[in-house]
Amino acid sequence: MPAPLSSPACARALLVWYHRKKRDLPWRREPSAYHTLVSELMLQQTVVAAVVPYFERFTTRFPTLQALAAAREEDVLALWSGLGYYSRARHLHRTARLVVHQLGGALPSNEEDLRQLPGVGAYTAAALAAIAFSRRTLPVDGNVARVLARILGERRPIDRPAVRAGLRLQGEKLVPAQRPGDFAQAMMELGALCCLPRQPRCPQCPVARFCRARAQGATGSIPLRAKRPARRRIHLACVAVRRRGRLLLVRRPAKTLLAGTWVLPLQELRAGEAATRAARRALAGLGLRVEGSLRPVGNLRHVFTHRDARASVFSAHARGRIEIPDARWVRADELASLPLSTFGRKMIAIAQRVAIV
DNA sequence: AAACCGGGGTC
DNA sequence: GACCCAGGTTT
Repeated sequence: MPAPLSSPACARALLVWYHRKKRDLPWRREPSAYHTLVSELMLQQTVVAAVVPYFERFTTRFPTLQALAAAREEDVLALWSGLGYYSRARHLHRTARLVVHQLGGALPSNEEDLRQLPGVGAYTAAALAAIAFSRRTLPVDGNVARVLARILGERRPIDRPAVRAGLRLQGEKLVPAQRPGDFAQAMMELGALCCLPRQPRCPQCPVARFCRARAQGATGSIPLRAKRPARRRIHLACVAVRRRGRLLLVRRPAKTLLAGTWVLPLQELRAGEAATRAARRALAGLGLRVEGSLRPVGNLRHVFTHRDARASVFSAHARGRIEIPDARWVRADELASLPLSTFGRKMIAIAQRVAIV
């Protein structure tokens, strides 16, 4: 039988381990509420290693909430280029403006008010309340859910909302009155360094003696996750059009894939449609007429969480005036300051290989 | 409850 | 290639 969880010994053992083993992360150096906010938004569904360089660049460019509020959205998105889930950047920017212009410049300090901010859901509100404002609450992310499921011996799928809620309810009982923020980070750190998804390192775990999954020899089957649907395959055609050394780019509309980022003009192939025809539609939608033939210049594949995208890239000459505002002719040296996705970069890289005619 | 929204680390 | 990650919003 595992040791009883009700004793404060579990939290104490975890905190001792945390202070000895915690990683030196940039947002732990000057743990202001602003730095916590930026890091939490960046870390949503994103591994720590991927976030570190983005956090450094972002907070250097926007050192304060006020500086961020004063920035253009385009510049905020540009610093997010390649990190993914671009709505997070817009939400962070909107939150900064809302706090500076309507809340007097200070973030709310309680969970309920934090929850009202754009991009701040149940997890992030709890994380900010605990870490930045020392509130006794427990943010339950993927790591913490796994740790709790194992400690508590939860055998139902942890990605179900009702199960997640139960884990949180039980988990909050473990939070000590002192240093709830360290406890939250310690739970996450345990999940990241010790209570690993596939091969947990139980011999070095500070709370192994409290763990039901460990006692039952079930760390391999806990946690359980519901099956996720297969990703759908989509075929796209995109076109590189140049004028006077500039490349034509369009901005993805709001509420679509890669919203707000710049890509080559593109269209999804309809059932049975040839790629060249879809490519012509992409330009016709901008008010351009293709002159001569489309030249195939490459193919690329890009896998998203829910889409497996394959794209054919063409080059073409086109006449006519652009009819929509979210399109522009871009010089090569302007690319660095534009919000681009990794997918967009791949297409542009292929387009750049084509000789300028 | 389920779908949508990126990208990459890691085994 | 599969799995997972300091999730939120919309439907």
